[in-house]
Amino acid sequence: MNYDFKKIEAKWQKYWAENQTFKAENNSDKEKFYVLDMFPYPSGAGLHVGHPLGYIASDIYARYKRHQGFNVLHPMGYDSFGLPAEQYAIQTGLHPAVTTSINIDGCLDAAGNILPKYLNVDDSIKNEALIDKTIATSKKDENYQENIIKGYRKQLDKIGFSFDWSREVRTSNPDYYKWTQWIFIQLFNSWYNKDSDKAEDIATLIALFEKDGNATVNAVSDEDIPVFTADEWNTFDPKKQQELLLQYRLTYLAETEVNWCPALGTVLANDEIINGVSERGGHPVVRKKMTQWSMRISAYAQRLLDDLNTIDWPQPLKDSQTNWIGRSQGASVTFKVLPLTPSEGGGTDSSSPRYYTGNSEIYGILLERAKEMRKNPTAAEAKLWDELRNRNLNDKFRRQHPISNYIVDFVCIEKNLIIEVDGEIHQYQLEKDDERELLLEQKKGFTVLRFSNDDVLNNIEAVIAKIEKKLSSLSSGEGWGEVDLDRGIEVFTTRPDTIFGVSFMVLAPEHELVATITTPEQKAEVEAYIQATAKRSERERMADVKTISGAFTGAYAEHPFSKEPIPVWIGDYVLAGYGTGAVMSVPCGDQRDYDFAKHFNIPIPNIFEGVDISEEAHADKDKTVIANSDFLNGLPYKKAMKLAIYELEKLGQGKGKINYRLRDAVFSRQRYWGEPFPVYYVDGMPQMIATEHLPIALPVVEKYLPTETGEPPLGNATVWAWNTVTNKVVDNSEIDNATVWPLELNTMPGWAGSSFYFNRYMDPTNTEAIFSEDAMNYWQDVDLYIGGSEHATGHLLYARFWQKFLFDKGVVPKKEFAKKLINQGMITGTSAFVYREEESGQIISKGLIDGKIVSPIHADVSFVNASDELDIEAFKNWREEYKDAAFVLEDGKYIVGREVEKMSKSKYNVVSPDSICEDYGADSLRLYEMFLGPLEQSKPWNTAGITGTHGFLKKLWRLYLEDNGAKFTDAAPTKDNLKTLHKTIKKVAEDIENFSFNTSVSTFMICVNELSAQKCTSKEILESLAILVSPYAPHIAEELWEQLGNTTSIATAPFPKFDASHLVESSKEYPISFNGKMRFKLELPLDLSKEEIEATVMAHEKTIEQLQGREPKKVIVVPGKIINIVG
RNA sequence: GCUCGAGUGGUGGAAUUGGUAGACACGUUGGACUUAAAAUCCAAUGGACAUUAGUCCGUGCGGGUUCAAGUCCCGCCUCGAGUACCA
Repeated sequence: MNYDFKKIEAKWQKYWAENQTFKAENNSDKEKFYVLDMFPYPSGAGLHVGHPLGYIASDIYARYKRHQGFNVLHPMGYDSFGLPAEQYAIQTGLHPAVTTSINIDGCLDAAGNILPKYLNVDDSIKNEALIDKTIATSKKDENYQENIIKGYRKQLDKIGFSFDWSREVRTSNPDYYKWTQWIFIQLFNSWYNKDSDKAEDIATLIALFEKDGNATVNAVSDEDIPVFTADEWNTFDPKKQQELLLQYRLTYLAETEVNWCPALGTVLANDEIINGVSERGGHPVVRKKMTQWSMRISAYAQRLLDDLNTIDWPQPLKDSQTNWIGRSQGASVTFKVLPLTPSEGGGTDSSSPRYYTGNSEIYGILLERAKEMRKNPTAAEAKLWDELRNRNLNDKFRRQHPISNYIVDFVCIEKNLIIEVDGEIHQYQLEKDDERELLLEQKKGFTVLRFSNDDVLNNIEAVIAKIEKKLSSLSSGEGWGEVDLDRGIEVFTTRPDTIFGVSFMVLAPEHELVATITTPEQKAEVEAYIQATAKRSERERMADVKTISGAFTGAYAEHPFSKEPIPVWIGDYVLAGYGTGAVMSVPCGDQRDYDFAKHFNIPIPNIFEGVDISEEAHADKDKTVIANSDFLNGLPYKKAMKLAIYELEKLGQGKGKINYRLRDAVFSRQRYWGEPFPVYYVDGMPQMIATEHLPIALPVVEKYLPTETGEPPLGNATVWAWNTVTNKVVDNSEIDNATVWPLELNTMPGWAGSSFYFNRYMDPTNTEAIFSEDAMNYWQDVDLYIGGSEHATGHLLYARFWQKFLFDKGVVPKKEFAKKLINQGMITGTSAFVYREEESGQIISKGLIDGKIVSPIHADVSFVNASDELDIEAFKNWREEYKDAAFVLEDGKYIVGREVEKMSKSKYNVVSPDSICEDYGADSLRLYEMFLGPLEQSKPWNTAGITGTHGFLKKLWRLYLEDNGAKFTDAAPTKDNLKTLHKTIKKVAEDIENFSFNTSVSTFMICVNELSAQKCTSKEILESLAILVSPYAPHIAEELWEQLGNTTSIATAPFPKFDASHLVESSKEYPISFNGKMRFKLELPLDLSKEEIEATVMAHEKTIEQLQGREPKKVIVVPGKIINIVG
């Protein structure tokens, strides 16, 4: 009997499928074990040998655990929403669901023939069934199968994985994304309570608002939410309440600056951008303000960081998550700033800057008084304030706001409009009103509207109408954004201890204060600078770190302690997106600040004791003592830091703060092929569809491109409105803004569906719940997760975030979804090159190049054999241009050059697992992929080496069977047999548990080599060996197991028990070293004492010969290990 | 720049707590079988000198610790991955 791997593998694959051998039970007395692979995006190109690497490793582990008696969950599915299917839809109009299903299920029937539905009448094959769609292919072509999509599932099945296919999920199936939508709704209905440090239902927040307003609420929320009382909350109209709640929800709609990729027509998350261009396609990305759904992942920043310590994941992966979260501890400090007023024309005498109000002393007094006045408004003021806020005017008003030397009642800063309400309380001011109005209107360019208390109280409609009319007639001040001047400039610093070293401040060019504080003299320069930086793309800005640029705003801030004026600059080395977009610059302690100061001739005060800063900044903090810093003098870093924060807090100008780099994740994509949001809009406010009406299925569209008006592809759908009475998706024409409302047009990003699939596998067909409690309580979490390291900051961070959220909500029992994670390395390709001499056009064998000028040309690796010889005929037939090429051979052969490159179609070095299975079998492939090297390392593929593992399998086979049949007997195993076997059991078990799969393949080879040499025929030994091999080479193991007389699958046969007694040795061949160098070996009994060993060795003739009469200084004897003679 | 990994024969790699460097394979060379090829089997295979023992050199480079270093320590070099003005 020969080792007919084709027959054997087909037989057992069929057996496993028919008997559902690997179906995991949700009710079992056995202990659970959950082995998971990162599920793939099913692309049309199919698998190459690099893809199954991790699947093979996890499959070995899963099978090993079954042998150990565990109930193993080992599922597989598809992350089937994604761009390629959508792009194909844009080109051809074919629905992405069709493409997706072709890519998974393939176009061949069970017998391997193309399914009729992919054939045209003339036997040409439909484009969607082709791998390379640019090559027209017909059924009449001899090798037409090579260009047909086989389907992921078929390819996976051929490798013999022990997946439980009954649990397959596809993220693009409505019965799956129903639960993606469900989780979204849970997030929407939750807020993050910092007091309980977890997500809570939004109802608990509403209860707090109703009772106490929002002043005492300790939540992760948007910044700048106005403070309101319970009374105010209760009188807000529902829309206002919804707006406010949205600022607290864990997923929220907000206008944010997003990464917009014009070429892809969508926004991208930070992790989808590599080096300033899109990860997919490498298109440029620009910043753009858009209203988008966001996920408040920042609420979980600290927990995501802390819990990294609880999981066994690779350190580099943890490091990059730590990096990405980017925690830094320091302080937020507010610098008061008062821009020079236009009338007072700052900058004419820049050596003596003058502050905003003309006298900074009274600013503080004004502020105090303003606050007091806000607390005690007159009836008219209160009424007008309510109206101004609730009318939904396009412009924002502030009340009791300091402007110049005065406090005005209401001001709209964007439009420079002041509204004054005259009442009795203000009688004392009346005489000054004229003077005041003159100043405000004529010198500062404000418009003042004046109403009486009476007007407001009795004729509010007329008052509002007047205000609206005035507002519409006024143009906005150029770029005078919303600014809260009371706040000053807030910065974040990790070094509050160096606050006395501040000699300037720098704002990001995009900072909202820039326009407000810039003096007229500096306006032109600042605007020019802003324009110049805006023009530079993100990429240029990142690439060019060297060039120092910036502009002075003309404004000065006040040092919180010294009260010295500090010039305020803008510069693009300060990023708008990090911290507050502003820094206090300490040039003596920060190299960037130092460079900036040097470049613009700004003083660099030294605040470090005994440190020279003439050449560069001094960033060290551990051994440095602070000097020239008033109350911080003489203190080391940590103490100075604490004291500085303490003093800042006393001033009310700062507090200790922890800052995270992690930003909230944008969750909207302007794509078709993604999960629709279960959201409709009532008066522009998002409403969740009740969970019992899920899923909201993707609508039919005619075109997959954005609409002409720039709306996302779902804007093309004609049936895409929500009827709140029937709870159905209905035709857009029915939208009446009463009971039928428009649905959300964005879809969810790729990571939505992959952020909980590992939990869904536990109960994948449940239609009542995302999974049953029983299933969740049994399976708990993933014990082993294997996948690529490219998901370090994307999928793996988002999935952890959702898991923590679901944990807070009591949906899952574990804070982390995967205990152990392994990143498999990449398999690179070994490209083959032929060399064409430029001059003669001859193609020269590698060994004969020798100084000739040649250009290397990629040759398809399938034309090259194990000895690097080229199949010249095949190469000639490959391309028309090589048909008549002349070859210069060495020894009658053409030898190609080899180089390791990424495996890719364009390099003609792709090897598909299908062809390997065809030629050598799945077991050979599995063994070889493992044999290549450590799982986590990247390593080159070279098909030639597979003969090694294939040869091993043949040798294994021959140990059991020969031409006439069985070789095994009931003979008792010999001592040597047992020793070999138990050595192997020990090593293989250890290897699997250490994920060192490459070494166990060697161990098997050694074992089979030894047993062959021992002519072992003992059935007892061979049965155990079959089980040992079965996780790695399951098909041959099953076949041998059956040949040995077993009638059930080997899959759950108990793993052989290691018995150390078989390895006990009575003697050891000691290496005898002289001065650390091994010279000869000597067999000695292990029960000798140190002294006996030394005496025997010293008396040995070879020792005497080595020593040549010298007296050894020392003899080291390590019993059981080594003997070293020194001297 | 910073963070993390990794450098061992012609190639992939092994050496689990410092203790025989190069296991196991590929490739190469020679041999057996064969008309021949394939397949299979046997032998050799880190380098240099000697080829009968034998000697010297060898784990990216330079130091160090130790009876003993691929393994530990210090300083460099190269390659790969991640990150990128993060205040």
